[in-house]
Amino acid sequence: MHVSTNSMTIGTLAKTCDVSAPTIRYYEKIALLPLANRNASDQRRYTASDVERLTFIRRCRDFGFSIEQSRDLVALSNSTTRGCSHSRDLAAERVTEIRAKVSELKALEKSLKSLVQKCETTCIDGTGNDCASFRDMRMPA
Amino acid sequence: MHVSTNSMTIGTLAKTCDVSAPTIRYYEKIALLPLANRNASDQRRYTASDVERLTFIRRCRDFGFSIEQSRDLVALSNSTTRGCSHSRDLAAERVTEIRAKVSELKALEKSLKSLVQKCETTCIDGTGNDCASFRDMRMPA
DNA sequence: TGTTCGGGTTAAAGTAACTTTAAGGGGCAA
DNA sequence: TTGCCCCTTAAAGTTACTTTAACCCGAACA
Repeated sequence: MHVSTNSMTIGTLAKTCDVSAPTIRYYEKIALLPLANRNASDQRRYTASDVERLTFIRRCRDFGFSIEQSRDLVALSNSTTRGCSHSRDLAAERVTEIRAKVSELKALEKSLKSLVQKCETTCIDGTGNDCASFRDMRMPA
Repeated sequence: MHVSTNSMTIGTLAKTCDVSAPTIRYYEKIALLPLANRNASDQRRYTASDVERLTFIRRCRDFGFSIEQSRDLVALSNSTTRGCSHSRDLAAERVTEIRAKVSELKALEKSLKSLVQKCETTCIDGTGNDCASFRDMRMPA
């Protein structure tokens, strides 16, 4: 692959930032990325600053921020006037959300494990119809 | 609200099973629930067995099974011939997935916390443009 | 000189699992 | 009677893409 930081194809940008080409086009369409420059054959060409911006976005998404939050963070990260405390708050909020999600998943894991265990100890492969675990699951709270 | 186990409205079923009424109609449409009986005014009426089935589905969804997996589990749970070992396997797989997701989220939490911390210790509220955390995020791996 | 191949281009539809909206009907209490 | 709340439907909206169809372009190979 031809990699010149001065004029990458969409495929090269995609590989560099680990994002699919259709996703890049999609980001352009929703204006998360600016309209790309085009070469004589009307193909998109990208530069190092595009790599930076897309990398930033990719990272926001990895952090679990929504597209709209990422849009916000991109704007903030490019701002020469607005401070970064807002983003810090956003990130801190995400940490809280993640903690909640982790405990939720742990509880879930526990439930599932006891479900499996009950099935293992009591069913010895009866029919689904009278599996003890399934019976429990049909009971309303 | 009028609660007779013999003929509940969709709203009552919804509350009983903690599922929205549109979701119940949706489940009927995708045949996860059977076509409901109708009263003279063409409104859906439900019975105790509907409560059981929907409760089961709700629980599957709570456990993070997809609709299609839930469909599978419902069939299994009603089967008088098929054993429950398949479902046990499905549940065990889910446990593995959940464990993976938990570690992923914990790693994420760590990254985000260090991001916040770096911003807190180095930025003292500079502009987003030169926030140390943001600078990091623009660097390709 | 074909032609084949691996890029690139677009618009539109598909995905999951619902939720929301629009537009209307039914039945009961004040 | 008039609200009011619940019910009905079909269709569109949501999130964040992915997939598909149908096409173009430049380079390498027989």
